[in-house]
Amino acid sequence: MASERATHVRMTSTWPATAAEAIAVQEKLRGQVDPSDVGEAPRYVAGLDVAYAGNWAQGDRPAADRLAADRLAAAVVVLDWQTLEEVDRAVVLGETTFPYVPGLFAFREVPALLAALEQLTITPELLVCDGQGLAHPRRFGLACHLGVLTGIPAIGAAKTTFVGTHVELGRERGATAELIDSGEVVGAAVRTQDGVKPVYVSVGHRVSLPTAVERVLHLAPRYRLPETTRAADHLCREGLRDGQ
DNA sequence: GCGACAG
DNA sequence: ATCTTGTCGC
Repeated sequence: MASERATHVRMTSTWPATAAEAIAVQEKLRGQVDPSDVGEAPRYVAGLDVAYAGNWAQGDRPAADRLAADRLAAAVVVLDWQTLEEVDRAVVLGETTFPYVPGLFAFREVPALLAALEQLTITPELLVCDGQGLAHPRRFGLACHLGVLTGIPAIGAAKTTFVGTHVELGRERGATAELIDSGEVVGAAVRTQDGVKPVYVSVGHRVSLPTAVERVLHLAPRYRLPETTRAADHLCREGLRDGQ
């Protein structure tokens, strides 16, 4: 019970309160990102996602320096890399402590996701995040943030792009195209199923881009999104629905 | 200056 | 992210 309380205390004391402070945190931590492969193929892979109770359309929040207080449910689901069967799960209910600001998205979800990760019995060797990694204005998206803070290899698998453009890619599963921003390769557009819209993959921490793409394709054998993402999405919505 | 803008 | 019905396709 001590651990559950501790996470809530930490997210209110050490967390940035303004956009300027948050950007400073990103600038400070970005140098810690390791974009190379560390370790072998994972045995356990985690999918992470957050669901919100509020209804804040983009633009509804004028200032970044104002606290939002949406109810949320953060979920982490651990799957066996080989069978894609679930081996562990955790859900944490709470409130956001930061408004949604493009580029500062991680500050909305990281505290709750870290709390959920602490509830796990099995430690995952790869975090598949619902958002960008290096494909970010300051090269420090959610996947980089979670990777650096936990030390666990992480990748970003987003449904849409944030920064960067790419040429058209083949229509078949497995087709890819470099995501380029300001002349830099920041990620890849990946077709995970024939004819579906691509998934945007980028490095989070301790995993190279080619490996990140391989991981996503392995985790998405049947649907557009990785099974990890799908499982976490289902779990956080369920947690929000019948949570306290 | 004017839009665009992960979830 | 969230609000939302039926509907086309495998």
